[in-house]
Amino acid sequence: MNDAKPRGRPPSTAAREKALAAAHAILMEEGFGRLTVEAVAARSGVGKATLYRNWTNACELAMAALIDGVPLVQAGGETGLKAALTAQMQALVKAFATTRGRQIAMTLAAADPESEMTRAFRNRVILSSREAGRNLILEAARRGEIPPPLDIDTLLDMAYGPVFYRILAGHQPLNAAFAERLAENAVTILTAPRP
Amino acid sequence: MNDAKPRGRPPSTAAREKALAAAHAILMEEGFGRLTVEAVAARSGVGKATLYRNWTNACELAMAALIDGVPLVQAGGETGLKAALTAQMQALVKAFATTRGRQIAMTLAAADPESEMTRAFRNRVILSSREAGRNLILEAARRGEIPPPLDIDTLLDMAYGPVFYRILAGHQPLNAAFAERLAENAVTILTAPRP
DNA sequence: TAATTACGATACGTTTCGTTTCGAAATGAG
DNA sequence: CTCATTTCGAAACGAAACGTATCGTAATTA
Repeated sequence: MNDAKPRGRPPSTAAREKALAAAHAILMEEGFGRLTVEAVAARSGVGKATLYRNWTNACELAMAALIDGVPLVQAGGETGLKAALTAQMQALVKAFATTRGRQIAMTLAAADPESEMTRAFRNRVILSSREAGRNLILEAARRGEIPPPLDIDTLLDMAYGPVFYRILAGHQPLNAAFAERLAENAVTILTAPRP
Repeated sequence: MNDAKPRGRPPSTAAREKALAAAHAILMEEGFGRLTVEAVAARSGVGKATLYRNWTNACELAMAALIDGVPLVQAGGETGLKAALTAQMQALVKAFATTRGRQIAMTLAAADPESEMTRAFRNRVILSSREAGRNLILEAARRGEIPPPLDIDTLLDMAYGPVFYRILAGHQPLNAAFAERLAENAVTILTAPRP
């Protein structure tokens, strides 16, 4: 084990938090294009050197800020698959219908696909929101409300993917009615008799 | 009318074509992140001033370079909704499971939503491919194969959205099995009895 | 108290941006 | 043909952001 106490001044969590808060604010107020390391330094009062000590570039700083700032979409307490899934989709749409969804898409597009931070970002923003939906479905199957689902991943893609698709393409609005339709159709797939 | 002949040296279509070809090559070889105006100028031999005369920034240059190569997904000749829709989804996945497809998605994510070029790009990439799917569904309904669909837009989102979602999020592969599942589930929604 | 480590501030050279300037090339008008 | 006009490619420019390095200071352990 390496449990020797470090010797000098400890790294400042306060500095990191100030930096992430400033980065998130810049993302929401001015957008990804304006998120520069220098802007975060100026707004947060944290030195550039410290920023580069903690993150390799502005894009990773953006991902770190979004990881903290993205609400964990987790609706609970509903009874029945359809109600639970509808609540889940409502929460997802509400969380991403703002500028946040667009900034997440831009950040993902700009991120280095190989980067470790990108993997963490995907896990947090994409995969973890899927888990809530996956659990709703598995619980409904355990209750016998639906037959055992065949391909949950594709089903989750069909529920979550359209939200990002509308963010990306902008051909239709993201609203509560849309969320409800997605949940309805997902339930239709899950309850349909299989050949 | 304003059909007076222009007086000086005519704008060079050759320069534009060289620039677009260079931009396209850079996109395919190095990705959207490396597409800078200076890189296009260096590779094409076209002056930066000429590039800025024709496009406002690197992103619009990327859209212009990609828009001509966007695959028009249009599968035809199949009989029955399920076969036709499966062929359509196979074609879509095949077209976008390429380097070009990924760059198209990245460019869409990075584009300024207000820009005129972005509108044209979206029309080409998003709307035109949706029309093929929409027609398949409407024809099936006309044949009486399915009841009149309620909300084709959301259904198309659930078929097409997951493809772009997987490109952007990269959590699962784009392959033929995925395309088939999307088509199957879409047909399930379309044929399900309604309350 | 001394050694160590991170901090904020600041300066630096580099890169990319988008603009501007320049002489050469290409066209229509006279 | 000659001139005016317009675009061309090349190059230089200032501004902005990059990523690095240096500095004196603050915080912590030995």
